[in-house]
Amino acid sequence: MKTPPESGISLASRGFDLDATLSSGQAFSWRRGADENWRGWIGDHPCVAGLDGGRLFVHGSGLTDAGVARYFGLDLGLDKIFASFPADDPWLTRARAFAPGLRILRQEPWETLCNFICSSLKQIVQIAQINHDLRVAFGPKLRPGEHVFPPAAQLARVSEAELRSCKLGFRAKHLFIAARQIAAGEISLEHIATLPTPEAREELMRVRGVGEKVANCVLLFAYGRLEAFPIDVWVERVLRQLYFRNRRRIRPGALRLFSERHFGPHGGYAQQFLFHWIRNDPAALEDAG
DNA sequence: ACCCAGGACTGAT
DNA sequence: ATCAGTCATGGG
Repeated sequence: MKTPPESGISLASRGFDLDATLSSGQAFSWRRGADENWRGWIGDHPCVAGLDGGRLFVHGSGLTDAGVARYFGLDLGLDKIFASFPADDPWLTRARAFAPGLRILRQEPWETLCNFICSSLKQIVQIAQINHDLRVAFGPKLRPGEHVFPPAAQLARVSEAELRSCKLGFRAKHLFIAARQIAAGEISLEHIATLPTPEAREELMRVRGVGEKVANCVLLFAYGRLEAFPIDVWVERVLRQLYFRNRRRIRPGALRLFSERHFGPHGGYAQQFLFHWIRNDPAALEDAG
């Protein structure tokens, strides 16, 4: 049985799937407890989130209704988003049916940037472990066991060797340089928020350890740019095996062009349905041929 | 032992 | 512009 947090924010959230949203590789600071509630962070606010009776309950200090709604993407007009999807796409239809309540989060850009710099060739559970280790090692402590994610200025004062102690491997150098770029103001995450998506993407890719895929993840999961379409190994697998039916000689540029044209102005949202589906439904790829 | 993981960087064509 | 090699670490 579940006991949602009793005090705090309560929002109508009909159809919202908290489990799918928080376990689908967007956010890495949340852990689900035995009571089925999630403990994690919205920005610098530690909180507990649970679902009950079509409502989302979030307990934590310093939170507002608008802030929580914005974080979980509950303030978006989903009708218009879904209406922009390709109408006759059986794979996207199946993906949406698998987890209809999956939503795209709007997270804090710096932490999201770090998470995805650390994401390359790592599994989702390992990225969450790195996020936790970075918090404990370098983040300001609110209470015992509660560490804010370290700001750029703080990570910039840490040595590369100290970063390596968080199991970052070859990503330690990337994060080490990236923190200094941001802390020095060489690249402004606030300014990026004001740029059109193509320019914002170019600017993000100036950060060390950020290529096209990571830039698209930050655009989608932090800046709310729903047209950003990250193509990782899973999504590439979906595109090649389902949409191109194993046709050989499809170059990455062609995949990117197809996904932009086919999935449309909110393609990133469709991408997240496909990603979550392909990773969690064992039968997902069986009907490919 | 082997293969894979929400890839990016480097240096060669 | 595009391609192969390389980069640490943990899980299955």
